[in-house]
Amino acid sequence: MQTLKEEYKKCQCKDCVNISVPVSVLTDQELDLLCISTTKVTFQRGEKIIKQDSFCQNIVFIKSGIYKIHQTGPINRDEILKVDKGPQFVGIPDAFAGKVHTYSVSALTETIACMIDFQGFRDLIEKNGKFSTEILKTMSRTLIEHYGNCVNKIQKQLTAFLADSLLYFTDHIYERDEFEMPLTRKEWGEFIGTTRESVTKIVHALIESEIIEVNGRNIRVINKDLLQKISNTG
Amino acid sequence: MQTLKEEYKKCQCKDCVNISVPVSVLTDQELDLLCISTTKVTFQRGEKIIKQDSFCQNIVFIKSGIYKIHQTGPINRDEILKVDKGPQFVGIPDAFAGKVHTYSVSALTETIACMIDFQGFRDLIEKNGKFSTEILKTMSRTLIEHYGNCVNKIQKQLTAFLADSLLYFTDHIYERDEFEMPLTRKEWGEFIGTTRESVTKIVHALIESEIIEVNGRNIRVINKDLLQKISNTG
DNA sequence: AAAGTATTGTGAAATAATTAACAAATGTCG
DNA sequence: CGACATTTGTTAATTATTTCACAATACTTT
Repeated sequence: MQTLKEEYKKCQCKDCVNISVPVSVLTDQELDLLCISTTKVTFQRGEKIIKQDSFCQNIVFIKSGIYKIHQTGPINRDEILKVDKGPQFVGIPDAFAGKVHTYSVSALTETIACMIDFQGFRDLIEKNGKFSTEILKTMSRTLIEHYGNCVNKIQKQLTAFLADSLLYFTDHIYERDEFEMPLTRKEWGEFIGTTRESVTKIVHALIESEIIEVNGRNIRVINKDLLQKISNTG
Repeated sequence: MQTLKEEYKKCQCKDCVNISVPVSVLTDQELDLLCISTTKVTFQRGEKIIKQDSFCQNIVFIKSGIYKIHQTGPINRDEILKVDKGPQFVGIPDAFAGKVHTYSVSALTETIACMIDFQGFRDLIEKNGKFSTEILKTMSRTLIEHYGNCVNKIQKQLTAFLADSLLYFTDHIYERDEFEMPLTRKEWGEFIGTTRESVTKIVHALIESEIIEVNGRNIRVINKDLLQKISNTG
């Protein structure tokens, strides 16, 4: 068994070469540079990884775990802009756009995250064109996904958009049709832009129609075709 | 007076050094490379500069003019994701994320645009770290703005969000309190996520309250403080 | 186990916004 | 200049969703 000292000494960034495309294009020397600017932290469910309105000292690489990106709006209500899982960088747009984080990032499950000093990260962007291209690709996808998501949210009725969120969990986050919903009903409401009460009602309608089975946080999709149809018809 | 040939020969990209930060960090040699990959086109109001679902052959530099970024959603209704004016790059996220444009870009006023071959553009990103950093900054701002906009749209009531859009035109687009609204009522509805009828009603309520004066497309904000207050209170 | 806190369920009343259908005004083109 | 298409205004009826108030359940903490 390794001693703590050895564990600490071991460069961790190299370990992420296989799980992150942007990291994989870095040279060994650059990986060492990244390591120097990085510190690894574990977060429990509910803990804030990035706090809205705080200064951007670092960007974050979520190694594993499910997280939410959320923003407090004018009504003083939280909106969840995105739910995703590691491996993934978060907080990059804030770091490039200004000095303050415009949104929070919180752990929805236990999450292992690497806090990367922004200065070191920016140097890599300037020096390695392949790396900056990959980061650009990542951000591009984020923006485009969000455009689509936003249009859906505006145009679809609640039932359809809630169906979307269910399919997002089964197909993207968990890649199976039964899962533990990491969001409370209130958070689920914040995710699809409604109230917890409305979530309850729609979920129960879906249970009545025998489209899903629900046992507390456990959700099982039993009629995916119909769920997809509901999602499509708006 | 210049002949057409001279006009054609003259490198136009150099002319944009003073109006675009990303362009300003390019070397003379790189500017020449950009020029080779670029062709200048003028669009009239209503013309599509980028068409949703078409292949991404080029990204676009909007030199001057007001444009809209819009996407057809599941209800087969257009949503306007953004209205802005040149100088500005558009279409970059699509080019980096995939092969097809996920949204359209259309001219709202006469617009001068440079169509840039993506291959040449991508080479510049890979070779010039300062350029890629500037493009990253631009995209970061776009994403953050859109996050904020999306949260506002969800949380605010229509009147408040329409007030937002008015302030956006006076403070950002025109930088004066009287302007010619470049959107039809229908488009204005698509911009704030509602119907043209609702736009009419809210606009009339604002006229009644002596907050704005309207004469067809001409709009004059006469009580900006109150408009701001309406925008704030949601 | 008890007590307290956070989360979830439920139904009726209230409301913001949409829909639909028609009228008026404006712009465009031969 | 007149005809046609597009854009805008207006109203009442309809609807999806929220709000509110209260009950029940699940989780923590001592």
